[in-house]
This record gives sequence, structure tokens and C-alpha cells, in this order.
Amino acid sequence: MDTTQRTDQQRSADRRRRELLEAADRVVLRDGPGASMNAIAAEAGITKPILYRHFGDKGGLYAALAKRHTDALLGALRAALDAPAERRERVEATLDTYLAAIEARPQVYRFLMHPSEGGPQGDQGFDVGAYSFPLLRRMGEELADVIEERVDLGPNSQQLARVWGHGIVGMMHAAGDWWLGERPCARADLVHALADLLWGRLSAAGDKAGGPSF
Amino acid sequence: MDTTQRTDQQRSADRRRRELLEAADRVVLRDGPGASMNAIAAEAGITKPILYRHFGDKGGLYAALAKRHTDALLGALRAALDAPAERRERVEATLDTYLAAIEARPQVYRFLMHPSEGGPQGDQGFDVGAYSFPLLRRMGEELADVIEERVDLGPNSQQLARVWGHGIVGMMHAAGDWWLGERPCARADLVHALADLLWGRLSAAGDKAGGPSF
DNA sequence: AGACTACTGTTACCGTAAGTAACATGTAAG
DNA sequence: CTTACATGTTACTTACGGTAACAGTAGTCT
Repeated sequence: MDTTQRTDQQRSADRRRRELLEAADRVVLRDGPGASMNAIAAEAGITKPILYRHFGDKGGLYAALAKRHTDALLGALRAALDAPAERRERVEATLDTYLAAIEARPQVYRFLMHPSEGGPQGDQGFDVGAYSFPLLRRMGEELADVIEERVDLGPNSQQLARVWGHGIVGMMHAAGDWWLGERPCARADLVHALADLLWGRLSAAGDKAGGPSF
Repeated sequence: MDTTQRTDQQRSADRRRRELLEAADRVVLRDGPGASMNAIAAEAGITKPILYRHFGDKGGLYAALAKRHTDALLGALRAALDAPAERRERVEATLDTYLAAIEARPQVYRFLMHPSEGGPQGDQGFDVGAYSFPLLRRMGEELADVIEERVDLGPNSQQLARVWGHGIVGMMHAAGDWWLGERPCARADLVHALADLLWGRLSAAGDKAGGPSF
């Protein structure tokens, strides 16, 4: 019947879609965020128009690809955030999870941070704010939810939690980006340094002799 | 003589270069980070090859353009960081300076954060770490210097300061990016929330009733 | 069987952008 | 006047995102 037929077709299309995404994944892993639609189609053994039929445009493909990785990473982060342990330990575990992920697959991580590659004519309007980094935003919102849900922040807790969520995620990201490029220390050292920062060691530290206060 | 001649020519070339950069600035301000070389050349009243003779390639032009704004912003930030006031006040002033800058010219800020727009074939190599955001990196290093110079952090202070510098800058950037897109609160509120985060209010806050600790 | 539909796939093309080669022009030095 | 050089141009190549138009193949309806 129609329904079974439609289901079959849909299943087939979904399977194809998954195959295409896996091919795209391989190409992105190989070529970085600049991977071209032609290269992806070739890797999948087909030609461009099929990609466009499945994903609409490059942004669509990239969004679908990003969603896979983002979901996976967010799942791991949430697990670390929800583990049965003290707050500080959880924060450190979350930081470590993120850093381990970007360490394991830097190209993918790079791709996730710069998905809005901005085609020549596609994004004329320059809608400020729509250019954002989907992964960072999603992580920030997720963390904000957890913070608001678990931490007692008094009045204005929602707004404070969102600021902190995005701020902490940005801290993690920038520090991780820098660390990945220079590798100045072990991962654990970075994790401890960032946790110390979040735990207010900057305000607790004394001024250095010789200068005015900073 | 040769020298005066060379000087004259060089001065003329420098002046021209500055004019071209100003034209590029106007175009970027108008069209965002996707501004084309043709558009910039047209705005400057010339044609493409001249741009290429002056800046090598698009990356060169963008780097030169970014340097101008980055220098200006870093100057303002350093002034806020060096003002005669308490540490907390200085931190808040620095955050506010940055946020005011991105609020005033979001396109420029967008451009500075995504300069490696990645032309079709230009950036094949995908040198991990070389894709970074020059402005963020420079701000991070600058802040790290100031922290190490002024704050007594005990052993390993250099490494800790660098981690913190990049982390704090990333926090500022991500929170600012999110805030610019959603405008959920006044600038001063954002500044206070971020300063509170840096001052360890997250670790000081109690658990919310009902759940395990976060 | 034969026409109709729907899906998958192709080739060939358009528009635009980065970057370059080759040619033209003005101007000071010998 | 000729040489050297910087400045400027037009016209081209290459590559990419995206699309139109066409071809094959399977199931469905009459």
C-alpha cells in the first residue's frame, strides 16, 4: 500500500542520506572545513545534484553534518555534567571531555566552529547574530540550563545562568583552541587551570610586588 | 638621489595603501566579511590587480585590515586595563570597553573574528591551529602578559596566566557574541554577570533544593 | 501490455569570485 | 630620445556553488 511504499522509500532515502553524510564526514576529516561539494559527491560516488536534492544547499549539508557531531559531543558533555560527584569534579570532567574530543579530531572540531563558511552570494544580508557558531551556542544554552537547574543563584537566576553558560563555554573553547595550536601543557594541567579560574582564584590572588593592583 | 627618490615612492605607495585600506574598510562595514575584491577595488576607484600588487592576496588585505582594528581595540583595552582603580573595576571596565566596541560596529567585529573566510581554493592545507582568530589570540596573549605581570600566582605563573588570558578572552567573546545576537539585557548587566563569574560566584553559590550538587 | 508516476542519476551549463598574464600609459633619469 | 619603473587597464583562467534539462528504472493504475 501507499504507507508501506512510502515507508520503504523513506527508509531508503534515509539510508542514502546517512551514507552521504558519512562520505561528507570522511572528506571533511581529510580536507577540513573547505571541503567542496564536488569532492563530497565524488567521495560518495555520485554527483553534485544528488547532494543538493538531499540537503538543499551547502548550508543544509553542513548543518546536518554538524548536528551529528554536535549531538554526540553534547551527549558526552551532559554525561560528564551529570556524573555522581562533587561540583568541581564535574566541571573538570566536562572540561576534560570537551578537550579530549577536540584533541582527537581537530578537523571536525574546526569544521563545527566555522560552519557558516559563507558562500559568495548566499549570505548577502549579513544578519548579525545569525552568523553564530551553532555548536558553541548549543553548548552555551545547554550549560545554562544545567546551571539554572542546579545552582541557587537568587533573583535573576535565569539571565545569570545564560550569561555564565555562554561565557564558560567560550572560555573552554578559546582556551582549547589556543592549547590545541601550541600544546603548551598536558590536558590535565589545562583543565585544572581553567577550573581554578572558575573557582575565583583570580580574585583571591594577591598583587605582585612592584606594581599597582590588577 | 636614489634614497630620496625611493623614499618619495615609498611614501606615495604607503599613502596609496592607506587609501586602499580605508576603502576596504568602508566596503567591509557595508557588506560584511564577504566583501569581494572587486567591490573593494571599485570602492577605491581602481581595479583588482592593484589590490593584489599591494596586498598579495585576499588574506593579505584582510590581515592588514584586521591589524588596524585589532591595534585600535587592543589600545582601548589596555587603557581600561591600566586605569588607576581596583582590580575588579578594571576588569569591568575592560569588559565594557570590548562590548561597547562590538556593539558599535558589529560588522567589523564579525570580520575580525572570521578573517579566514576561506576562499574556494586558497586554504587547502588546513594547518590546524593556523586557522585561529588573530584578534582573539592577540587579546589572549596581551591579557596573559598583564596577568602575569601584575598578579601573584605562585609557581607556574606563566602558564597559568596564559591559560587564563585566553580563557577570559574567550569568555568575553562568546558571551558578547551571544549577547549581540539576542540582546537579552543591558550591557552593564552582562559586564556584572561576567565579573561575578570571574570572581568565583559559581563556586560560592549553593545547590538548588531538589537535585544533587552541581 | 502500455501509459503514468516517482525516484535516482547524469551531463552541461550559469553566475560569481579569486587570482594572473599581457598589455598600455605617464614620468623621471641617463 | 631612450630606458627604466611604477601605475593602471582589459581579458583571461580556474574553481566553486547552484540549477536546468535530460535519461534510465522501478513499481502502479487502467
